[in-house]
Amino acid sequence: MPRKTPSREHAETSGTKSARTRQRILDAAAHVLSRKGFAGTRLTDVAEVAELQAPAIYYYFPSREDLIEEVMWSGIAHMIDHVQQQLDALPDDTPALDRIEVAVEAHLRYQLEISDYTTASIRNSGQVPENIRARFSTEANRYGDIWRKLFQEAKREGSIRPELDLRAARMLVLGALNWAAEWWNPRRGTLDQVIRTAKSLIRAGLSSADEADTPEPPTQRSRGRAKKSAKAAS
Amino acid sequence: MPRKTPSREHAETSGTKSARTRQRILDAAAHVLSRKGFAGTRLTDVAEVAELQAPAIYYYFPSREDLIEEVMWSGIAHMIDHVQQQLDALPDDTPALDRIEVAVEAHLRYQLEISDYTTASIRNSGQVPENIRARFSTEANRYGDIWRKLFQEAKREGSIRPELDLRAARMLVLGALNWAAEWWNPRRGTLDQVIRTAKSLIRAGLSSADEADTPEPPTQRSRGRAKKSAKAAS
DNA sequence: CTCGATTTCTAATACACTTTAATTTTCGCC
DNA sequence: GGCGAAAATTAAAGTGTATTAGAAATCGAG
Repeated sequence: MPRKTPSREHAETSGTKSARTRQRILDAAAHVLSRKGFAGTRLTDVAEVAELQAPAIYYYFPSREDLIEEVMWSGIAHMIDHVQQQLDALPDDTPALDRIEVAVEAHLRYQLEISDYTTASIRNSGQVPENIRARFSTEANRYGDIWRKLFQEAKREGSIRPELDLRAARMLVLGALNWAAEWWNPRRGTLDQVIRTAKSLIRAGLSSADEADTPEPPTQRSRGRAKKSAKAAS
Repeated sequence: MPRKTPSREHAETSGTKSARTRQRILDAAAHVLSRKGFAGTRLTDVAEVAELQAPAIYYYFPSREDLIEEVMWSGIAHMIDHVQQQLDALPDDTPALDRIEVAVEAHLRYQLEISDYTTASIRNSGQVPENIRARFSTEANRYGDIWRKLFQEAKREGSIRPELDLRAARMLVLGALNWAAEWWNPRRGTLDQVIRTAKSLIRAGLSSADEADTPEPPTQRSRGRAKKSAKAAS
């Protein structure tokens, strides 16, 4: 686990100074929340990371819970945007398993490379109290729908082995991805390596065809189909 | 997620009354810790679940942190016992992929069916402060070793596709398992169904052979090998 | 350079939670 | 059936943290 990198995230870049400070606070909150959990997220710590005094936070957010609520929400919301964008860039006739691979890559990249927010959302989805959940749950369900649809299509196409329980398989796959933030460390292997392994593992795990090895490489940046739009999302 | 089931766990059964109360407190702590996170685990809540007053906890544990430390530690320690026991019951010539399937089943069963402790450990491994980590980390590494060895053997046997990064594959698999506690709900599908899907998904995902479907069923409680000793671990 | 709004800070309040102290209850045993 | 240790309770201390109040600093525009 990468330590002590107060995450530049995307703050410091655009908008008025006020907007940038607000963003700095959000980034700091995402950073702390992802590491300390809901109850462990103290405004003093957030303030320290954001380089200001705790009460200043109240100029931008009505309460600690509102701040956290916004982090939780945007964690998934941005993930959805990112993944959906990658999927939309695919040709309509893209096979379902290829789509799933694209979603796998998009999910891992966003979670590991880009966002403390998503890690914060994922790790705390079970810990935040009811009153924070509302907006977050809505988005979480939307994200679930994306994956549900991907798997259903694959099933309909006959690309998924029939003995697999579709819901269980989907959740196991998502679990493998979500958990990656707990162990991935850039110093112990490149992100690309992880992505390649995940795609291969998942495709082979789901696939009914006997194409386990080198299937016709949608494994990586195959026939230039999506991929180009990847940078647009950051 | 199963709500409001203060977990009978194994308390109330054996030993002196004092030992049973101590166990009740531990069980309660595991329950709260798994749901509220390290910082969110208040002694008042633990006490409520254990049906006594908060200060009574100090008769059995020197401090809140000591209590939590013990929960964290035993979460993995018991998991190790359970999984190792299942593996030891296998004949020496059991193929590596079959061993992995047994470990998958043991892990899922223990985590989902038996223990709040393991869920507590898993969910909080990144949240507890340094001073609690020591004993816990040692066990966590031991558990990692078990899986590392399983995967290495499979690799040596040539049962795992060579293009898979071994560490990444192992962690992705463990992630899929660990995450199961976040979504599995007995009312939305049986545990057996989840286990069957996980085994199938993982075997097909890793395997270099083209035996994806019905391999020769180590899929379930095949040749009556382990299984009987399952209850002994609790 | 100065005025007024915006932004941030310091000081103080209020409350929740761990932990200690002192007291009471429980319960096996003579 | 009442004595003494064990177990649990109530009351109180002390600390940390969200939040509020009020004052200072910053900063853009005239």
